[in-house]
Amino acid sequence: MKKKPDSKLNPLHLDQQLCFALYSSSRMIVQAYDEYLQRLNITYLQFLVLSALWQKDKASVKELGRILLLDSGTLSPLLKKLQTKGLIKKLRDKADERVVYIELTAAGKAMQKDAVKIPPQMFCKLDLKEKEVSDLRRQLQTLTKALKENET
Amino acid sequence: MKKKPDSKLNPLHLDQQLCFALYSSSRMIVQAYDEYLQRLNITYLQFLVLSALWQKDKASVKELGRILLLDSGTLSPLLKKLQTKGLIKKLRDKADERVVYIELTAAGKAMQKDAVKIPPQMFCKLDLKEKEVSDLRRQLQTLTKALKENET
DNA sequence: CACAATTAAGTTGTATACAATCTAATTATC
DNA sequence: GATAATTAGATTGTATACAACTTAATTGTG
Repeated sequence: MKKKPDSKLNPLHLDQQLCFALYSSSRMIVQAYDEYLQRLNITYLQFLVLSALWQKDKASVKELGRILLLDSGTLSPLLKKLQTKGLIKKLRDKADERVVYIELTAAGKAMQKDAVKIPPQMFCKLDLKEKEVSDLRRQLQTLTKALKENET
Repeated sequence: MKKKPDSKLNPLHLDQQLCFALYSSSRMIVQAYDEYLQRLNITYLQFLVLSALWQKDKASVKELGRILLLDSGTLSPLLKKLQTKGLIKKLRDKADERVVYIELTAAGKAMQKDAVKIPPQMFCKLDLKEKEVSDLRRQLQTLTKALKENET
């Protein structure tokens, strides 16, 4: 008798893959975010860089990379675009000419007033309790930390 | 007296954003996967398509898109690459000439033997209990479902 | 001090994502 | 049964991601 494939026991079954669940939910939630961000004419990644600057006001490209876990290959073109949009400005460090500091312009600072409304709207959309969201967030942060420290 | 900014109450603070936690952990875990997938000379997305086919054997582009939540704009170039690698083949449906079915080649089927070893290795890397992983996975699946149904 | 090693940012090349559009095939409607 | 609407897949254009490399500046070492 031929065995029926049991999805519960097949680690390759997509429903069993944590990574696929992460990958899908991440894409879906970024898509949901982007709907709200259209009004501000920025993308989710641009929103992340601005979020970092709203809480820090000034950061080098390196620091932004450490905060967002992104390298200069991703950040450099992105920052160029944010500069073109007039939301940030670049300042070279006088003490160390290799370092470029990123600062918000007035327009960049002003956008925070509209942006602050988005996370609560997203929260409503998720249809989850506050505790569920914060628990989930904490678990994901632990996961990210474990994977980051595990790097070669 | 000027108020000190309280990150716990600032919904724009990156540490408070579920979406950022999802986005980071997703990228980190895909990176971790890609290390193992290098040996098979495939990317994570290619691995996902193959996973879908290992559990279904034959699927139209549309069906793959429904399973993986991806549109033809992402899948078409990807499937072309998998075909070039000799892992899949395309068959046009005789009854409905619009439909293209994707099937595994012998090489594509053979790769499953190596691929099946990867999820358990990833599990070790995560340093989580089996129940933690399955709970997390279920929560994310619920989240994805809610966001998908919420689409405009 | 000379110079090798390191570092910060930018660039290049490849691989996604996804909206918008296009083409060809099928279905619905009158 | 002509044709309008819909559908499946491919293509185009824009925006990430990320590895590998380049350039310029700084640091470490003899």
